[in-house]
Amino acid sequence: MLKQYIIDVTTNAIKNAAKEGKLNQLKADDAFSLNAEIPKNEEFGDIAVNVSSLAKFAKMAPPAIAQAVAAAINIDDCEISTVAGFINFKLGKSFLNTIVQEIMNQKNDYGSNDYGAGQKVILEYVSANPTGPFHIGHGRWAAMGSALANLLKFAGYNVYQEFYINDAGNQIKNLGRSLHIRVLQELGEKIDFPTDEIEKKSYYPGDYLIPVAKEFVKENSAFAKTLTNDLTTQQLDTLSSFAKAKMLELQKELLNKFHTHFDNFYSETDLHKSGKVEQCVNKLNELGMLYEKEGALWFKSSLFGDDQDRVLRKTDGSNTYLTADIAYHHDKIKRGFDKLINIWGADHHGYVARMRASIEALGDDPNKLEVLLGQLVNIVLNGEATRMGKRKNMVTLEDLIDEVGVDATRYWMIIRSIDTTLDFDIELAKSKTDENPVFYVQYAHARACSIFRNAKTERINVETKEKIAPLFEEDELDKAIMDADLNLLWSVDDEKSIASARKLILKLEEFKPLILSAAKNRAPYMICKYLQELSGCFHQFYTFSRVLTEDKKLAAARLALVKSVSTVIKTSLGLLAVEAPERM
RNA sequence: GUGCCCGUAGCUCAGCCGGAUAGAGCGUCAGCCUCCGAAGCUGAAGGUCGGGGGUUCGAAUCUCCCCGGGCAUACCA
Repeated sequence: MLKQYIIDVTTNAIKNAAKEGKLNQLKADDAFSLNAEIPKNEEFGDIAVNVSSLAKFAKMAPPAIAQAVAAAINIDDCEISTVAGFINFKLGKSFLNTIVQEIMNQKNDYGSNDYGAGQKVILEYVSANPTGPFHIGHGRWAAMGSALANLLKFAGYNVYQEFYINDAGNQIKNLGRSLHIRVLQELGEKIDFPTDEIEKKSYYPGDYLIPVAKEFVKENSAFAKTLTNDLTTQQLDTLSSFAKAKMLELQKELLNKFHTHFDNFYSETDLHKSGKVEQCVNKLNELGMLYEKEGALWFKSSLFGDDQDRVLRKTDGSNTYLTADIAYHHDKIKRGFDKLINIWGADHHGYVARMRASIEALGDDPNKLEVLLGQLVNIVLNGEATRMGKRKNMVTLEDLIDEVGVDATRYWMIIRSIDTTLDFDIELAKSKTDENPVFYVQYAHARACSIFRNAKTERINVETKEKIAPLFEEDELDKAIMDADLNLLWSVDDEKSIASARKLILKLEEFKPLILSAAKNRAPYMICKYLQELSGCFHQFYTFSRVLTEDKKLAAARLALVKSVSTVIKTSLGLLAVEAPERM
């Protein structure tokens, strides 16, 4: 990476200058550290290193340090200047050409790195109850999670994506009871969901169970006719598992449609059946981590940083949700994963301490668990934010996708840092104009592709109406670009063209540190921001530089640059699992 | 009460491992199409970085105290 290269060059210069005694009290082995940055102001060059932090070692004023270090720097094809405590580097054309060449050679791999060093990561996200359609909040985790998975893979991690199905517990019984009512309705009975405030909470009154009931009656007509207002346990089980399977199927279909692909769906029910939950409780017990109080079984989570102990087995003998979750996470570690990354809604943040405690109590490193807490999603309609209720006024993820499209939905779900509540403006996301960043970026890609199409098709002269032969023949284009003399980019008599090309290429170089930093911070939103900047630089370059000129050599050089841009845009959008269209 | 997140331009947000004149998009205003997609570009106006103290040569950034907003604080899942 360029920044690192500049830091290395500067570090050497400092050491040499120190050995020659030009930096006063600073010694070559002093523990100084440098940072390279891209100046906001272009006057200050392409890359700047601030050496002010050396002042405390050298006991010299920053400007004097900068000058002494700059004098010792050994670098070709690069202008160096100093301003105050800064050393500014203005890169020569050989650096810029190399960047384009590198992208041309590495193609889809450009920007990838080995930061993750093959670590095995299990990334768990969405993990919704199979009791109904996804709501909009789930969409944020689905988009974020799948983009993060792609990003981490690109940064050298070995990523396994898992969806934990919360298919045990009361909510499944409630689902079965709700289907029961819908089935009776389907059979013509006059029955409705209870209106009592407390009783109401045990039902899912959404319309989505109506088609499920129709299907159920069709497939199990004999059974359905035996149903009365009172349910036997067995009947409830049958209804519950039918509804559960149906819901899961619908969820999987939608995830697929939303470009979100899991390696595994892990069922909580199976976890219980496997005996792993009991085993885990026994293990905790053997380790002396449990005690009984008031008829319940407690876990001493407060020994490991939780603010209080937690119940694992209730007085009625059943396990809490936490118990299964402890077993589940223990199982993840036993499956050999080095890192457990979970995406949870911010409303679960109280849960982090107890999960960490359980991992530590079972003798593992709690730092293996990394929980990304995501803030909630507001829907903005006509300029007004509305909170998404789970049951009332539910706007489902599917509704949203149908309304604004997969690409725009994904992009907008990823665009903000996970730490901030997301205002999803439906009108804005739908708009196909420049106010919508996803279209701005996709347009840049389509435009780049269109230049390539034009490069090899015949055009018509507007004045003479005569056909003009294609600039390049189909089979010569690739070679022409690969062999292009990139120096021609800088030999034109047009300052704006040169300046915009420089800016564009430096932005392309930024892709590498960007990926590294986005992966480190688990922050796919940084890719969106980068894409918008890159697209802006490209549109600017396009405005100032005609690519398809009659000078074929110059055209080839500019086409090489356009190719690099479309490669990086395509890679970036690919990480977000958003389409990079060739035409729009 | 306690814990976590947020408070930066009219709006939505970057920047926050301290560093040069605080950035982007939208919106507003003024311009640019006989030529590769104007779904684009150029320029202008717009800020006491919620408030106050502290650390530092230097704070939007670190720290403390306030003030606003959100989320949580279950033997629910």
